[in-house]
Amino acid sequence: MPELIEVERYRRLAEGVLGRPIGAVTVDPLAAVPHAVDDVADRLVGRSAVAARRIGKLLLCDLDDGGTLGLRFGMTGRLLLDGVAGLDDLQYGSNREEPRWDRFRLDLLDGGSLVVRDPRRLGRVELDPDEGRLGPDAATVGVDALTRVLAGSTTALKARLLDQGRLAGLGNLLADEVCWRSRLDPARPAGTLDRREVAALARTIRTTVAELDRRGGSHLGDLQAARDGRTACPRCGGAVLRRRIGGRTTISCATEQR
DNA sequence: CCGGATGTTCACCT
DNA sequence: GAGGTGAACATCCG
Repeated sequence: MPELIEVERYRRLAEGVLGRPIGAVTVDPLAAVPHAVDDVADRLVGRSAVAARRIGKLLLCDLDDGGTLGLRFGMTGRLLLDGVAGLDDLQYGSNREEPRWDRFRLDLLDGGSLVVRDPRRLGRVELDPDEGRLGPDAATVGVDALTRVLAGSTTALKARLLDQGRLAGLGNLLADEVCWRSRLDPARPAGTLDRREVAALARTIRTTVAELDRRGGSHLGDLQAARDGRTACPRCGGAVLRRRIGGRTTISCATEQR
């Protein structure tokens, strides 16, 4: 799933649900919803969404009673409005049409529907999620905010960039891509970046998110070929490193990234 | 059968 | 408190 880019697509899709009252709610009994299923239905039936927002990978649908429905998509969650997917090709997810993977469904009074289809069930549905737990959104992060994310930390740069409480929206693929484009070693202690490096990284995060959004997804970065098995850096032809950093498989150029 | 996968969270160490 | 690791979640895919 969905990193920031994919969830932004879902957000745009979700705008199509605004003003359309909810008639019924169906929740997969195994789906991770930290509420009683009946409570979710009680809160949503009869309501309609008035705005669709996004912070990082969290999609927020503001309701006409002042509440908010929060949707997370895990690694394989897709969003469908009126049966149409917001995203066709989700890597690592299956794109087969399997209604049995529908974990959360809003049936609208006008006959339409909003559905979270998630084979692995790693997505989450939450009422009134705590938005304060998320850091600033990566799509618009500036040098000052990024400085606050990195300064004084001995943690690996990549692990810090993936920490949603400090910077919201980057996932494993985007984090590797921005480190590679910035020629920064993802294992380097975050606090060792100087002002110039932090400023360049902030710019690279914004431009990379925008560019991969135009290309169509987080998996369309220049580094993806190396992730898929090539052993040469697509820029210099040197050796590619495959390590685990921050608990995630990490691809980087052994010579360029310092 | 095995390992790994765009994620989050929690228990358990150091 | 700060971080690291590993497991768990559940399922598909190569």
